[in-house]
Amino acid sequence: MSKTVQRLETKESIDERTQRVLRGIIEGYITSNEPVGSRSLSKTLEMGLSPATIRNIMSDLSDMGFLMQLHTSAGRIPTDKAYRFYVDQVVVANQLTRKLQKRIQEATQEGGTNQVEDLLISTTRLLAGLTQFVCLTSSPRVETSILRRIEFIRLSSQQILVVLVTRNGQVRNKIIATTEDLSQDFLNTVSSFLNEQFHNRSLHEIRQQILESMVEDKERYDRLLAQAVRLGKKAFELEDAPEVYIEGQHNLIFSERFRNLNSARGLMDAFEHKSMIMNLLDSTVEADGIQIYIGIENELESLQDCTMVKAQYSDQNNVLGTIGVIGPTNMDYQTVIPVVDFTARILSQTITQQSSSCD
Amino acid sequence: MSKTVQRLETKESIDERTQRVLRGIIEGYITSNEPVGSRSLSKTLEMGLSPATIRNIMSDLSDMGFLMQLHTSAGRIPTDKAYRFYVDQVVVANQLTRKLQKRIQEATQEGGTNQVEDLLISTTRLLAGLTQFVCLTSSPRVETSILRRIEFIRLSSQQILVVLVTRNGQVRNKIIATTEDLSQDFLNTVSSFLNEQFHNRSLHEIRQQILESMVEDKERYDRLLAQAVRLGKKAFELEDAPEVYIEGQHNLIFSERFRNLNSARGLMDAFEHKSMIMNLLDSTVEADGIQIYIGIENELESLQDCTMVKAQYSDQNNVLGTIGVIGPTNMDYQTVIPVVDFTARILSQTITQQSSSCD
DNA sequence: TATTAGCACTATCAGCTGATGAGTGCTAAT
DNA sequence: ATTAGCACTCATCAGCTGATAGTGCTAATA
Repeated sequence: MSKTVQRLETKESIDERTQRVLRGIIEGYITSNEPVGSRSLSKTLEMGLSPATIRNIMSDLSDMGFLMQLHTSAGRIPTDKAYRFYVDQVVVANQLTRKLQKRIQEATQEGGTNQVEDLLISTTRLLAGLTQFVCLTSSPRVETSILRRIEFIRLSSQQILVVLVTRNGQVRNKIIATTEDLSQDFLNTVSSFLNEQFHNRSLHEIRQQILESMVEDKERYDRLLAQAVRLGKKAFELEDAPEVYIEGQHNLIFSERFRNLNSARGLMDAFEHKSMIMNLLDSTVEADGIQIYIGIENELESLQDCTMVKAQYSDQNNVLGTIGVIGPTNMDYQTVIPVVDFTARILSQTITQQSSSCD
Repeated sequence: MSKTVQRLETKESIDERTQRVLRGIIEGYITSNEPVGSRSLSKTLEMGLSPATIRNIMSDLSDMGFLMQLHTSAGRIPTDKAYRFYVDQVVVANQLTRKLQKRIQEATQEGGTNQVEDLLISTTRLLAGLTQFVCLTSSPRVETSILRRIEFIRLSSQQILVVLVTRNGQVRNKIIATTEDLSQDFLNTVSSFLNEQFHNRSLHEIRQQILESMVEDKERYDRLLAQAVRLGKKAFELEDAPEVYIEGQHNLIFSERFRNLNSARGLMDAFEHKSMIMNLLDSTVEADGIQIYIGIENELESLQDCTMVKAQYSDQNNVLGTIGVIGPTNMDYQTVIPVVDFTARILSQTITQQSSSCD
């Protein structure tokens, strides 16, 4: 595994005119998806520079590592370093059009049932549609979420349904097997015991505490407590596999932007491994704001000629998960960045509203 | 919309030798995915026929509509009609290898939680993996499934969680809003009333009955009944949108068998519309057994150079849903058909076990 | 009479060709 | 410092080539 570049910082200072040329090339390539040559740039740039001058500048930029050529005698295209420069220096927080804002807001509001799962899925789909890229979203880790309510429902003499509701509105169901036949009345007692005991605790804490209770002197417990602990243990033994929602995979294949099908295949394969995607989304150093990984800045090899733009969403207290898109490195950063940013904000907002609506 | 052929029956009787040649061509094309010519066929067929003779026979078969050529002077490939003939006359119920049988059985057994959703998803994934095609599965219609248990859980003064368990182990959650603040005790009374009232009825029946109750003279009801009916109405107002699970879409793109990316795109687009897929799966005339739609036998246009092989799965009483694969018309019918068939059987078996494990 | 050998015909494919054009780098003039 | 001019490079494209693998037809054959 090759050690990957953390971030493609630019040390050298570049003079104004050179910057404008570089910017012109980047934007040219973003809009046309074609290598840009000195002649055409000379026209579009409207700086009164002849192609020859531009060639000189281009040559300098190539030396500095901002540009490269696919073949001699094709125009030049920006390197990852150039995009990094562009994103850091040039792209300013662009206002989204009202129309787009509305569209995002409406789409997140409409979800029929007010459960987090549905909200996340529809938001993921929305963002995939808006950007025409692949959109990935990680659901809140059940581990860290706060217990709102737990309930046991007797299905048969050997089966009990556990219903677990978290503060932010996730509902988890699990059917557990029992050897003993437990009455619904008894189960009600157990659940109200657990609800009282663990109210407003994170599932993680709860699981810890249950384990501790079990190693303590067992005899001290009466039957109720013993059963409660045993059922609780089973109930909170949720696989800590956070869901990942992926939408718009077909864009990977059918968009002309993704030139090489080969790397698309690699990505598709990667998407099959949920845990890998989880890492991708949630391995986040900086706490908040939007994060952008350009080309080789991505650790995952099959991602190294894509850009990932992602942002975290949260409720009033905690970061819950991440939503992001994966697109070509020459994506339209000026709109993609604010779209992702805004969507994450709206998502946070909606979830916060939901979870604050409990007593 | 063009009226589509229902089924490509063969009226003419074909003599033994011609049949063998046709079969040879079909199987040749299935294994090689290349048009088959007279010379190579003459060798592989081992019937002591010269290429010239075979050409004559081929010519006849072309006239009868069993073969076609992509260009003059390329070998011939089978038409949809030929595949239909092959499937009806030639393919005999092939025994699966024990190894494959085991693999299917194990995969369906392993699912951790014993809920239908998980089972369906893992089975769909399995079948996509085995066949290397796209696999579609429709989940049981909630409408027709039998109520096993309904429970209300008070989340807050305005929110109630409905948990609905069906006989075959589907669990549905829905959060409903209330204007009145209802105590958990009261909700328990309501749910035991509803459980008693509607035990072993289909959700469809229940909904009907609730509506009838509502139009009846309202004053006759006491508060409990009135609330029960009102809550019940909301609870059973599930959108009757059966889930569809789709796996292996990437096979569509990366398998060499699907030659034209264009139609792949059409399919991918179709897959976005769940309702269309539902129709596709559940529009079934014949009641049981495996169903095969070859090429233009498919109603959906973007499916018309694919073959769909599907089978229904059921519990002890009713047909629940359909599982099927979509692959190229020159798929290996000899193994695909029994694989789909066997998987559907195992699926039925597993679900039946689950739903019979209630009291 | 059914089968086969022989032959003319045709479409595809890989490889080569030369023309075209976009783009570069260098140098000398401004 | 900028630019015009020029020689050069290389990718692409259309057109040509021969090789290959297939067909259909006809005449010879068992």
